[in-house]
Amino acid sequence: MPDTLSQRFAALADPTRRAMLVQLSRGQASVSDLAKPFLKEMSLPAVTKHLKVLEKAGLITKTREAQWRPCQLNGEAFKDVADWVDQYRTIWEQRFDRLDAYLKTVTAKQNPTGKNYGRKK
Amino acid sequence: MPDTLSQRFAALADPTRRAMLVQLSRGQASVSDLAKPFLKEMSLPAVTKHLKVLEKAGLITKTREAQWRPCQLNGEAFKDVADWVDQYRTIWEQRFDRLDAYLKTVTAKQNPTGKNYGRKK
DNA sequence: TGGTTAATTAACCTTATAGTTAAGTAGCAG
DNA sequence: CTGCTACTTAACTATAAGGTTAATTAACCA
Repeated sequence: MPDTLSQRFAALADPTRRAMLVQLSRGQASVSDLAKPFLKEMSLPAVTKHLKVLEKAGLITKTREAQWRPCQLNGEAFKDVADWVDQYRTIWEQRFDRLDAYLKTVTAKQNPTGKNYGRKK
Repeated sequence: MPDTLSQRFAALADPTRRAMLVQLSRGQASVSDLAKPFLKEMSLPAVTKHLKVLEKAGLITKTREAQWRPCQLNGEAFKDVADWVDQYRTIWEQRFDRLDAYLKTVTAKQNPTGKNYGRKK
């Protein structure tokens, strides 16, 4: 069950792949262009595999031009990810609300959160 | 070398864990609260493991209260992710620029991108 | 003290991921 | 046709991820 969003997050969970995306954000590049910074650390087939992961996740598009495979970013996929994360925007903008909640916590003695979890009574 | 951002993306790359985060966005919840929607599909230790992944990624914080382990979201971690993705905002807002680039492409005959990749001459 | 609830740890299994080397395909240039 | 450049595929290996069951810890309750 590899849903699209899971594939996208998984693809982003690798520093090599993220570095490739950074390079692509500066414009279209071929496989060997993208491989260049990594050929000391890994082989070309490894690079091919990383690009395949990015492609399957929809983050990049690979086209053909003679013997080259120019790659470019796919904006919509990034927007998908951004939209999901944005659901949590209120959470990270909530500092003061959370401080407020904390102050209530230290005031109350027992069961500070006011929740009773699974308690029977 | 699991850098923080990689850990965060990896933690988000699982629908069960994302569902847990959704629940936590509605407020603090204990491990068994979080487990409830999943106990038909998986065991409690599996839930514990998922929460450990979220915790190591810094996306949630687990505290202690008697025999319960209330969990809550950690806003900063989400902000980290959002900030990274936001680097690509221009890409997905670039529709018209890309249409423009495409129009140039269909006009030029040879080597449409104007790039020469690794070509010697 | 003994039992129940909440959660974790240990040991194990299966599959996926990230890498390797070696061989194969495809386009172009002499 | 030969050979170089660009890239992919195949086959294999090692480790990590996600799940299981069974046993363990820990806090509360009667």
